[in-house]
Amino acid sequence: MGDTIVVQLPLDVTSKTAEIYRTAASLIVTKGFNATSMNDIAAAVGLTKAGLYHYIRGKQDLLFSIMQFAMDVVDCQVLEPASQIVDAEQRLRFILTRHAGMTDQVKAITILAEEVAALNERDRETIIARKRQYFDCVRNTLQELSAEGKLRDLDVSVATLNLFAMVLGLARWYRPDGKLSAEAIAEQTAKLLLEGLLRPASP
Amino acid sequence: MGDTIVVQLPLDVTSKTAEIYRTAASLIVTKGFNATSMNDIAAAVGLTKAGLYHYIRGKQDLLFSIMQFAMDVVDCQVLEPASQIVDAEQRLRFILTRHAGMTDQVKAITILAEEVAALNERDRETIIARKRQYFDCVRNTLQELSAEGKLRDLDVSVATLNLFAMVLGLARWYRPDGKLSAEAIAEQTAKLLLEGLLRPASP
DNA sequence: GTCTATAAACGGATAGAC
DNA sequence: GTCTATCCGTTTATAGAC
Repeated sequence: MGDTIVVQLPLDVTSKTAEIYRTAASLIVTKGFNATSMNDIAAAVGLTKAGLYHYIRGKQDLLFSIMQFAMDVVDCQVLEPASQIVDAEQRLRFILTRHAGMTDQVKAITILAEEVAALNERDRETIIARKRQYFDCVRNTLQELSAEGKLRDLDVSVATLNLFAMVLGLARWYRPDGKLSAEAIAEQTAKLLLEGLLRPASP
Repeated sequence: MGDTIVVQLPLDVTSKTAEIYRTAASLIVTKGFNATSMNDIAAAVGLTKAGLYHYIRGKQDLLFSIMQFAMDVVDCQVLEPASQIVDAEQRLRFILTRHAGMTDQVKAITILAEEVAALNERDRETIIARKRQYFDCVRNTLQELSAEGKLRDLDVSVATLNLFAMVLGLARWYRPDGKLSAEAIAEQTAKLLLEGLLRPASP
C-alpha cells in the first residue's frame, strides 16, 4: 500500500515544451487560466512572451495540450491498470488510492476539473469525451458492486459524482507542507468513501 | 424532512442591486469571474456598461458583495440554526441536508468556494475568516462525535475538508432538469457522508 | 531560438450629455 | 438613471532584427 507510483509519462519530460507545460500548469492551478497571462508563463520559464510563442501555437492551444497530457496520465496510470482488475471492489479501491495518491504530483489534473469552460467548443468536446470514459469506468464499477449486493442503497450516478467531487477536491486543499503526507490523506479519503459506499461485510 | 426552506434573505430581493447581484452570480458561476466582463453583466441585466456603474462601485466590489451575500445566507440558514442543536450527530445531519438542499437556490455559494483568488487581499481576509467559522463549526462537530466514540477512525481535519469538497461539489454538477430532485440528491449525499463518517450503531 | 517593437483587440472605469 | 464617447492599461499575438 505504501508503494511508490512510478509515473510512466506519455511525454518527453526533459524537452522545453514539457517544461513549459509543467510551469504553465502550476501557474494556472494557483491563479486560474484567465488570470494567468502569457507574460506570467514566459517569465516563469525564463523567456519573453515572443520567445514563448516559438514553442506553442497560442494560449488556447496550451490549455488544451495541458489537459490532454493530464488525461494521458489518468489513462495510463489509473484507467488502464484498473481495467485489468476483475473484482469490482478491488478495482474501486485501486482507483481511489491511485488517483488520490497522484494529486500532489500531477497538478494538471486539477485543471482538467476546473478549466473546461475556458476551452473552445471543439476542444471542450474532446476533453469531455475523455473525462466521460473515466467517469463511466467508476460508474460501471459501482453498478457491478450494486449488482453483487455490495453497494449500499444509493443512486449509482449521484454516488459517482459525489466520489469525484471528493477525490478531485483533494488537489484544491492539499498542501505538501501539511502535517499529513499525501499517501496518508489518500488513504483517509479512500477509507471514508469506501465505508460510505459499501455495505459492511456481514458473514 | 421534505420541508421547504424558507430563505429569510438578508437583502431586499426586489431591488435593482439585488437583481444585478443575482445575474452576475449566475454568469460568474458558469463562465468564471475573470472570463465574465462588465459588458456581459450589463447586457444580461439590460443595461450598458456605463449604466451598470450607477449601481456598483467596480468589479472587485461586485464580487465581494456577492460573496458577503452568500455568507449571510449560509450564516442565517445553516450556521445559526445548527448552533442551537445540542446533539452533535443531529447537528451534522442538519448541516449536511440543509446545505446540500440549498445548492440549487443559492448559486453564489459556489462562487464562495471557487473565486476567492480573484479578491483583493483585504476582502479575501474577510471572506476567509467567515468561511473559517463555518469550517470550524463542522470540524468541532466531528471532534465532538469523535469524543463520543461515534466517529470512525478518521483524521478530523481531513474528514472535514473531504466533507466540504463533496457538499460544495454538488453545485458544480447539479442540474435542475436532471432525473433526481435537489432534495433527493441532498439526501443521497448526506447518507453517503454519514455512513462514511459514523460508526454503525452497535447496541 | 530569442529578442525588441508593435499591432489589434478587449478590459475596467469615467466624463458629461440627456 | 441611462446613454454615447472616450481614456488608459493590459492582453494575445505577430513582424522582423540578431
